[in-house]
Amino acid sequence: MGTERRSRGTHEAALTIRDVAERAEVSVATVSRVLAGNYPVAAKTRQRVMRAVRELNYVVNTHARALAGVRTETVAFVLNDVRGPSFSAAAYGVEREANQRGRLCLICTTEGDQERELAFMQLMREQQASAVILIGGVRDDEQYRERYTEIAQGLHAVGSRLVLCGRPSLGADVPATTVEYDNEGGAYAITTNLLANGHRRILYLGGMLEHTTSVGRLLGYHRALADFGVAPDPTLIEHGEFTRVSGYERTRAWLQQGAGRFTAIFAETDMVAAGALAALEDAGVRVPDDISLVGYDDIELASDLRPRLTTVHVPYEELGRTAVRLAIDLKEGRSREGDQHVVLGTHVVVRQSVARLHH
Amino acid sequence: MGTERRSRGTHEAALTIRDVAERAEVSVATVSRVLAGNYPVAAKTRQRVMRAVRELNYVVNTHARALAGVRTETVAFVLNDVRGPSFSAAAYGVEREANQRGRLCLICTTEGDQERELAFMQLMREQQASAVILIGGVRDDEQYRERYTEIAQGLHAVGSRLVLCGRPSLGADVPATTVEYDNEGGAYAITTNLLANGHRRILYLGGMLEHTTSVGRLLGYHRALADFGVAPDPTLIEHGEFTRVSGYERTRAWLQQGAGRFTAIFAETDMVAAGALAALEDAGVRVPDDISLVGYDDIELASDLRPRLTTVHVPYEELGRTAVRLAIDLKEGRSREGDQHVVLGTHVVVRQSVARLHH
DNA sequence: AATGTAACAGCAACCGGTTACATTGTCAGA
DNA sequence: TCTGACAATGTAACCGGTTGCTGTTACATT
Repeated sequence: MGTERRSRGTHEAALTIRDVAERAEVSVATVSRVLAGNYPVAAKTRQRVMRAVRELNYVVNTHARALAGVRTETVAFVLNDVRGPSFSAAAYGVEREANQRGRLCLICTTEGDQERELAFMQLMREQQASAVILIGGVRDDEQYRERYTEIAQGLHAVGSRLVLCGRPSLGADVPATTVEYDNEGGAYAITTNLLANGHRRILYLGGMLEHTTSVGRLLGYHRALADFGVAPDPTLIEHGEFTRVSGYERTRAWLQQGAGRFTAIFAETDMVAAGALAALEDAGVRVPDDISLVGYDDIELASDLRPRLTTVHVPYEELGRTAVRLAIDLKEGRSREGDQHVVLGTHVVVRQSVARLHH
Repeated sequence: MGTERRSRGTHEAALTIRDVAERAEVSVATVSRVLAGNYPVAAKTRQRVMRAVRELNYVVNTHARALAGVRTETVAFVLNDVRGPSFSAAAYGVEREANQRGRLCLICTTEGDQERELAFMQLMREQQASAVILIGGVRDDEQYRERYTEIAQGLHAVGSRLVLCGRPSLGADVPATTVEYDNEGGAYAITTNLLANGHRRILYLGGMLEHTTSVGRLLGYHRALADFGVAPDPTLIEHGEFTRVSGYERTRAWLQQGAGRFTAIFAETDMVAAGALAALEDAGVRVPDDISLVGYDDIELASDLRPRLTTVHVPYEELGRTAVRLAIDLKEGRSREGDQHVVLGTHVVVRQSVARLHH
């Protein structure tokens, strides 16, 4: 006896609940109960156990505990890139909310690679994560949807709940809870602001339409034009990447070829606006005196630019927090999958990049 | 028979390896072997098993697997706030490198609360994470160190390896691997740049000295002054937060009370520099004509500011990647704890915020 | 003193995999 | 045809916890 319980490999023998039980001279069941805390144990016994735990510096093994049916709650989330100012704010919200509610947080960045996203979801199935939060747009095609559906169903089967942020729920086979901010409303409001300042020809530097974000913002732009009785000029609408360079390049091209055709620019993202601003600056065009410029997102940079950028504030952190809350509600049965579709409000932040246009 | 294996609670019966075995008409051992892939199994059998796996949409249960001795490798990392431009780059590096090496990534943000950090480390013990990476400074005191030591030893005992980024290893009881970038060298180089441009009275907007970062940068500043035979003026050295507002407030105070006492500002962080710049701008002070300004970190914002900020480039992403690599080396026994102390290089990026001073 | 009851502690059966060891099957060589 | 060697598969003992059920003890009640 004594050397009996040694693990097989070259590893050090792990410290187990049995060691604690032995030291405290109680059964493993009692140790477990003391640690769980939801079962009556005599104060004296409890103290003895706690003392042994402390002296041995013991902690439970999550895996064993999970196997026995007590899961450590875990929230996993997937996004493109933590470095983006808006996404990082969403990530922050997710992490904080999860943490505050005693959940662990798993993260995965995909750089737009949907394959990676699916692989991660699969991993989360293996891990029995309690929630998986997907942030950002999807490119949806036949093959993708099939695999997505299968994996999502698998997730559901192990008790993982899925929440989508800024992306549509894909088909009725996978009813998902979604959180979105009001893209249309924000775009409507800021376009209205430009229109009210006399602008009629507004260059629209948009994103790809696979993002619901872009669809929504463009919609708001159109609705505002319609409300002001302005016929939209489709040639003034562009689709491209959500990056600074894209904003720079597209603006430069327009300044060379289409100068004079517009008096304002609506960049679908502050990042794009930053690029546009740089291009305008480089071309000697004054903002807002010659051209007005607005963005979307209200990232920190917006108020660092000169002129400070008029833009639409988006509650990214709140987005992340809400996603976690919804996931937990789902998990705990307070709502059903597919029932909840939250839309968070946005509002215009007026700064200095829009000028009143005098005809 | 049939309803035999139902889990006790209200949950759905989980899909297990036994279901697969039954369907493929083989033993569970064979299924396990097929899935592991490192043991000879007849092609026909393998196909039968794979088919069953696919048809049932089965995935292994990580917890069961971990309990049986096969750990899913997991890298956990802790930082202040994912939203900061430098930290988010480090986080990105950690996540990417971990992901590329097939590791899962757990994240925790602390907002400077060391209690949270310790709690998370404890959790990582329970989770048997293969590596824990701590990013950013520590406030070290008797009580903290004691708890830290205990937890760190616990981590070690379950096989978790600890890597510290930008923080000193705390005592010989916990020999830790560290990664750091060259704070002293960068500060030396950029201070030299100011000195070479004729500046002699340089206001130093530093951070708290509990950060090794601050200590190193200040050291470089002093060494550069010494090399130019300039006696340092201790009243020109300030310690404060690494935030934009702190930069703004401190600069504003100096402009009111100590204007004329300095010709350049060395902000220990680009963020602080951004605040300083705003304060200068608000006070009608031209940069670099009236006052030169340099920062540190080379975050994206640095080239968005006007004038574009001269600063020190720090390879944050590389920092994160290196930390993961070191952790894996450690884990796989290619290096011993406490042996490795990597210092990454930094270099000055000259932009437009420094002017030559003519006496 | 006998009995009932509640509080506490222990036994042992799980949870879902992995893998050492045992068993079976196959085929070549004697 | 028999035997040995080796490949493929099965059996069952773990991994480290949790918890239903059972047994014990202490105390109150009559």
